[in-house]
Amino acid sequence: MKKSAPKLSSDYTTRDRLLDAAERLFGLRGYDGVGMRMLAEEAGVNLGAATYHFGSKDALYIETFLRRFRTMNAKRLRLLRQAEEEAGANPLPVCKIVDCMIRPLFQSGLEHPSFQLLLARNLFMPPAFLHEAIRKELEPNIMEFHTALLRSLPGMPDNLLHLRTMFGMGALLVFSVQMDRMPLARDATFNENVLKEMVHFISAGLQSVSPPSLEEWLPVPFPPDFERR
Amino acid sequence: MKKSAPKLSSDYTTRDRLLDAAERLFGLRGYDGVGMRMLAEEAGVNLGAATYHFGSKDALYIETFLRRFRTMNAKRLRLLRQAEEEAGANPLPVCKIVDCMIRPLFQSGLEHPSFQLLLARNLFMPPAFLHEAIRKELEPNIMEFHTALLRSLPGMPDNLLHLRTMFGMGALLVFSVQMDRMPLARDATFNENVLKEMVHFISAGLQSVSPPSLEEWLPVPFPPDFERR
DNA sequence: GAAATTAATACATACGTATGAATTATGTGT
DNA sequence: ACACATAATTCATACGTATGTATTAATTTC
Repeated sequence: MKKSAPKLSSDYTTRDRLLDAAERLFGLRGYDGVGMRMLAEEAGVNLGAATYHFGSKDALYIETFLRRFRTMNAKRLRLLRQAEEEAGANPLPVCKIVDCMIRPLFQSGLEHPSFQLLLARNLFMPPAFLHEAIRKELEPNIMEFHTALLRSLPGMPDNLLHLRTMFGMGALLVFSVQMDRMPLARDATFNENVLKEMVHFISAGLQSVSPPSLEEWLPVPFPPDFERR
Repeated sequence: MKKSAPKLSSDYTTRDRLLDAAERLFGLRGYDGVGMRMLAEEAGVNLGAATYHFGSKDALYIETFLRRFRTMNAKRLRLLRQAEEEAGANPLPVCKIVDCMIRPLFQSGLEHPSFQLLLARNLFMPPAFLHEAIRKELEPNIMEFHTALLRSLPGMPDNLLHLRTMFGMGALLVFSVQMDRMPLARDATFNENVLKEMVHFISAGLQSVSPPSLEEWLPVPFPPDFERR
């Protein structure tokens, strides 16, 4: 017996209460729109609890995000690798890759509705202190998807693929936000249909042949990193 | 002579200073991330100036956004109508419509770089008090584009077109944010090339034929309006 | 009884807005 | 063209409340 943490009467820990409340409120109002007191009240815990369990508001925010983001990314990679294994030597169809990329987002949106907003927010415009955590968690992921896509789209320039992948991400993120406004959008088959449509939309864009007059059009548009003032 | 407002020595009014500072800071940090004191200092004016000229922080935010959003939307409609006039009776090519829809955003991004972030922010996740102003300003616009697209995409279901248009908007918005991180992205020809690519990407998605098993897939997913808590 | 957790309160700072005096620009009568 | 009265604008400051975190005591759990 090494269990060193005391147990509550219910198993719904103070820590978890806080994470859930933070997920909901931060997703709805953003980092700057939620105060510690509002959080504590929503979670039904004491004001000091957040500082005690997480150290600071920033740390709570980071953990709230990463808690689900990690497992979601893991599932993405798992799906891709599994698909690649099944496909053997030949490259995957583009729409299959896109499906692996996007499906876990939809799934996590169904299981944890309030996380979807937080996710969209943080992928769209993360607060500065989240930049590194996101990069670290996301970079290996997108690299693997990028090379998979390159294998399925021979001859496509690196820059162009990056650009188009970004476009696709945008489609996903905006839908995630708008989804909140659709009343019975939590229906599973509706979700599946929208997912199919989205995969189709993005795949069409990825596979289309570029318009002319686009030779050598950009000197490395995506720098390794940046500094936001 | 009815001129009732006094003139400053310089023509860079306190009002304009405030609007410019607000554009920059609100775009960078969001509504809740910027205080009136920070704003006043950035603008180089007194703290009371904002309340005097705009009445409240909300009002300043709204005006900061609408100032450019209005003219941008007007230009969009102007481009579309002009193209339709030139085309006469036959429907426009989809990529032409998309171009009219998107080009003014790029142009305004070139002319007013810091507005692009604010625009993306507000179209992605506007603060509650902006909802109505956006709807009022945007609704006639998208309706006109929607019917134009329907004319060029005969047989496409209303819902599907809405969905795909949303996807396209997402591509645009995410790019607007990421653009800030691209060092010499303010170059005009680079911009033109990316615009071309984006128009192409969105048009490809809009024109693609849907995957099967999508018959009667959704009972009106986009309600007239909603209420965000 | 020792460690972990909860609770209550305090601190300095920042928030948006209101107030009223000081200052500047303006329209008008001469 | 000049002065004057009035409106428009700037400025400094104050108010009540909210912010994130630190502190310290009470309580619970092992």
